[in-house]
Amino acid sequence: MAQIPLSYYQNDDVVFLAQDLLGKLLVTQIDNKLTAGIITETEAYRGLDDKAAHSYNNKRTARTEIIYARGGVSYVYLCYGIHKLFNIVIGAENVANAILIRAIEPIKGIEHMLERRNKTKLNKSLSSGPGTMSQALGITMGHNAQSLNGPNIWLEHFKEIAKEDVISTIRIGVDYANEDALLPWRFYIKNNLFISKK
DNA sequence: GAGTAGATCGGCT
DNA sequence: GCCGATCTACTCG
Repeated sequence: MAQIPLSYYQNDDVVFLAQDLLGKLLVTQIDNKLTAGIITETEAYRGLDDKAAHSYNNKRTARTEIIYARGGVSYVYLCYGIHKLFNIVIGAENVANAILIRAIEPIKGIEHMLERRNKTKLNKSLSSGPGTMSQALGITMGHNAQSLNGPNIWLEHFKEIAKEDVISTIRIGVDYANEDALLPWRFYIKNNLFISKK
């Protein structure tokens, strides 16, 4: 299966892309272990005018600088000192948009994911949630600012999700963003088991 | 099953 | 020095 080209990520419509990413395969090859899962849940963040985004109001710091890169690289950051949250940088250069990948449905290398998560059985808790998903795929802070044309992380086409099977709701954990906390920029696949929260 | 405290550290003020 | 785009374990019922 072919990698999705970097040009795909350079679309400035981050809200559209967040929906379009559903059903795509997120693949990592880390520590010589190939793991992959279908993207089942995403959230869009728009730097220009979205108070929930780290790059809100085009704020630039050492951390957020990577979000201004041309689309098609990773943005990984540490949350609560424990969790590595994986984002995809979107848009043209100097456009500070990103998409948080919140959950995947495991497809390949499930035994590696179970081992990384210290589990024995495949169930919802393996990879439905931004922190656990990164752990299952082996993503760490060292995978920040990596190109999504490999060799460690890339996306592939897998299946199309019908429009009526895409649910959009408000994002999670962004109450601090005032009115922007109400934007319906979280998307997930209807009736999929691997969703962080209903 | 629901509710909550504790973990743990880089980035910002 | 404070706090977060979270997860888990533990309590209480």
